[in-house]
Amino acid sequence: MGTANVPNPTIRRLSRYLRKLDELSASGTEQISSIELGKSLGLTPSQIRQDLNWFGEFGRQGYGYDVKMLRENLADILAMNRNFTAILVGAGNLGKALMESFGFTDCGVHLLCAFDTDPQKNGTLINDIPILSMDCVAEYVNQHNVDIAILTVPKAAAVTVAENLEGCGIRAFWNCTNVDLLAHSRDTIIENVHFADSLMALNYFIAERNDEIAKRENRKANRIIADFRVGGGCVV
Amino acid sequence: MGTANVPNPTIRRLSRYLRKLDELSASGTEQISSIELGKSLGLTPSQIRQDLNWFGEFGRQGYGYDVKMLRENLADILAMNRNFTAILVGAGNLGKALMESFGFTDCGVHLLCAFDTDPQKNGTLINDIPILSMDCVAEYVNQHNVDIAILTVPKAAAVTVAENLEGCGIRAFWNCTNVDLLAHSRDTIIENVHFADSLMALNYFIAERNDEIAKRENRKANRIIADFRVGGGCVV
DNA sequence: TAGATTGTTAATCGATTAACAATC
DNA sequence: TAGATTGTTAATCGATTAACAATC
Repeated sequence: MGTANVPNPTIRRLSRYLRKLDELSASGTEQISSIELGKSLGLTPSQIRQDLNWFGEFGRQGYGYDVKMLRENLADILAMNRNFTAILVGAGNLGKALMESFGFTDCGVHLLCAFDTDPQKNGTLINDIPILSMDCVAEYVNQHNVDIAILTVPKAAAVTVAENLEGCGIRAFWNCTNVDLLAHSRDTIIENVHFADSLMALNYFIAERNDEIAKRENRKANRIIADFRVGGGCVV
Repeated sequence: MGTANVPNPTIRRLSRYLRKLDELSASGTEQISSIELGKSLGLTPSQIRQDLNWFGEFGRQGYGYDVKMLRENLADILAMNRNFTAILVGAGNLGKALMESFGFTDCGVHLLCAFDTDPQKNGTLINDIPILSMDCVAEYVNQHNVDIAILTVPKAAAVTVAENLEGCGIRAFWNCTNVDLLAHSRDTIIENVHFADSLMALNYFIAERNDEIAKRENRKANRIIADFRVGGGCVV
């Protein structure tokens, strides 16, 4: 179980496995083979077995995987039971949306509180989570065990806020701002949720597809014109 | 310029290049080499040149790249000037947050309107974007050219809503629900923004790092104990 | 036992890095 | 011209797929 250098793509598939297993569990399925699991996720059975093999032997020959058992193992691997704590920084629209409707608990993360510069928000609650003044963040981090800082501040503030938080000792960031952050400590981990990057990639794929379709139609039109010529039609 | 099968990782780096070039432009830099650009993004110069080479020759030997010119080329490649249109489906917390603070225009996307089942919201505006009744969505899509549907509906509704929209002719989804969607048409493109997947990956990396640190400390402690023994100390 | 499916090794495929001639 | 840096080919590295003996 040398989990030292598990490939990044593997790690990012684990939560998809978890989600699918939860679905299966909910619908009463107790067993699944890598073949079936692969089919439902658009992956090859080989890939699934390779992925799981980084962490242990969870299956049984001739049977497949026990859904509940594999689910628990994946939850362990994804550290869902370590109860990591988080603070949210920037209680604007996105921060509020996350507090109100994102399932932190389902990810095994305990959101302690949020911080915002707006004095109006200071002392209020959003979905039972207290909003504190940004001035208190250093003190708070010193006095509590905070594993993760969730960054939902405006673009312009992102770099300075992140630097300050790293200075306070925060060593993991869930970066929801559209800014590339640079860690100072080698131990610091930055995970980006780059909305804009995702939307731009979608743009690219749409343009590519549209061009492809246009090309197809063009070929069709040319074929019709060619047929017309062969048929003796005149072209202006 | 056979852009047919540009590697996915390349496509996902393009928006990072664009962002960095905008920064450089803003700070008055007119020229940059692949060496410098790579340094500032944590990539090798080779990779940058390889990425760009999929799309054309944008540089000049002995000089590097003209910042503004490369920026424009990337914007073109990322279809920023095609003015794709979008509707947002599900004006809940996340949908509202996107409407209020996400820079659609900066991504070259024109958000036309939003749809929600809540009759209270029907007819209201969020950041000048009208919220219409979910009942009208089919008719709306029929009468307007809609390139993208942005999905911000609750988990439970995601699959049916997506199916209905695809039935209406939508062929591109920006999926912000934490649900794996399956396209029916081969032309349909689904781009996922999976918050939960990202947070769980972060969880994994934190756990890995913490274990690594614990191991280090352990080795240190053992070394101290060993020294103590060598020094003649007694161990209980 | 026979059938199924695993864990794992080997083969293939794809992406990244290195190297270098071309040239601004 | 000399120095720098590109575009591009070749070498390396890593991830995915295929194959199969082990075994439930």
